[in-house]
Amino acid sequence: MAARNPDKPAARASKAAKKRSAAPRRPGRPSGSASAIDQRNRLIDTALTLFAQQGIADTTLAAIAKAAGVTPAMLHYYFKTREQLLDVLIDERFLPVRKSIEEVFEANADDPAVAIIKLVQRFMSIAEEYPWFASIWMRGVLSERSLLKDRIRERFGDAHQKSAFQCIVRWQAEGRLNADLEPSLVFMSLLGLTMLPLTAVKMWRDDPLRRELGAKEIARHALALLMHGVVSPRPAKKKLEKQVP
Amino acid sequence: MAARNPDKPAARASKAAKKRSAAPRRPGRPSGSASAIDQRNRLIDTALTLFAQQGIADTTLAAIAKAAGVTPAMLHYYFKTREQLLDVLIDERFLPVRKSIEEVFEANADDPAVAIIKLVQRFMSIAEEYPWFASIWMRGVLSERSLLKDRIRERFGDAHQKSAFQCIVRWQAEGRLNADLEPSLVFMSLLGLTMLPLTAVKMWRDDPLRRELGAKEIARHALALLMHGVVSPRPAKKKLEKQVP
DNA sequence: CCGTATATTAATTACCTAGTTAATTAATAT
DNA sequence: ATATTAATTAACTAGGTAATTAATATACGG
Repeated sequence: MAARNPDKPAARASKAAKKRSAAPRRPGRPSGSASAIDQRNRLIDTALTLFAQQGIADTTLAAIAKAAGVTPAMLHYYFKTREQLLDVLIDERFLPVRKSIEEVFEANADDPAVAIIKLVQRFMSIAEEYPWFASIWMRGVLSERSLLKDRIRERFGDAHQKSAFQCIVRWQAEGRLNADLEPSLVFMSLLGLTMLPLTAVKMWRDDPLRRELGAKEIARHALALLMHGVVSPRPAKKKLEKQVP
Repeated sequence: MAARNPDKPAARASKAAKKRSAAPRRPGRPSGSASAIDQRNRLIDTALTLFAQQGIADTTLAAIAKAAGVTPAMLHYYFKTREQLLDVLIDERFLPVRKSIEEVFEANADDPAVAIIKLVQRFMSIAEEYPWFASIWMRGVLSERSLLKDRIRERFGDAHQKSAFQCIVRWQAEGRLNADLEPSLVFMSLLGLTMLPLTAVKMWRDDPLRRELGAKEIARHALALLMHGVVSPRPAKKKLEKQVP
């Protein structure tokens, strides 16, 4: 995508402009300054932030470099290629979080209600700690030859998915879970009620109706829906519409 | 995104290779053949298909041309610029569908259950008739400065959204809708339970567990969840786990 | 205090991408 | 028949992108 990207905002790193930004920083190793490992992590964080905001395909190496206040050559220095940057992102940042989700499910395999509640809560705490996670994951769900999906499958197979699936089937057989649900869609539904709105609200910064929505409200809404459905839990006294005028 | 796109599959149009594809088609107006309006529509359809598969940003004009079996100059001939192609897509294809969704909601403003059931069904029939719709919309939801969102807001404001919001609030006040739901998230939840899985299953073509999932199963699942929540509608007789061995 | 390893930029390369134009052929109206 | 209009490709331009290299400046161990 060239020729139509005149000026991304690209939240400039504070550390970038040291003194007078007029003198444009000659080459050479900087004096003192942060260690290389910090710089590397800073680049990873910057990349994750931009990927979450604009999507992976839309984010050029130059944009990441600019947002981090360095030249594109730095990315080559630390990650060699764009592909390898993605590998690093996935291995070092994405997979650990993803794994912690699976654990919640497996740790509560004896009670559907608790498992679901805990899962929703975990989603929320992840969203708070890693603001890039929900967006990047949701984008991955919608991408066919996702940069993520193949690698994730590659790196921890679908054993977790299968066990979760069987767990759901068992719950249904025991009458503890709504038997009309499709087992293979339960997890996707949880995503749709948590990660999806979490991502969406970040894109709504200028919408007056839904300005004050945060993780708390989303969790409350999702749990209310998951536990009781859309209709009122109270048995809905029917002919109450026409009250005294 | 350049330099890493060696060979997209790009389902070649059947009409493209007329006889021996060895002779590479000289310039000039083709004999007989489809009318210009058909050609234009064919290009629009091709673009929508690719946008749905790979996302808008990932799809170059050259890719669209190749998939349609023409040269990139054809796109310039019919649409002048990429931006205008997007405008055409939105105005001629996207907005009418989008509008038909709003209508369903407003036509059933007197009964929440019916409104929601009809809405889910409408989503499913849209997915069947316009396979590109769900994917493109969901991608739009996740994009900050979405190419779509601004234009859509621009073209039919948020009057519909506001009236839907107030409708939900009213239902809650009347005790006919779960009062713990967040009004501004109800529509997003419907998306998350319908459009999201509809899009996702298309990306799962090689997943054995969820191969046979279609619109029918997704609708059934979504309605089951919306009407009763995850727990079993039957009051769940508790101590039935240890039956006779 | 000196050589080597490390961190950084400027400059360059090969390749995409959007958009434009001129040439070419068929259809259509006169 | 002939001129005009429509539809199409090849060839080109200007600018972006990922990746690489050479130069440069600091850190650090002996």
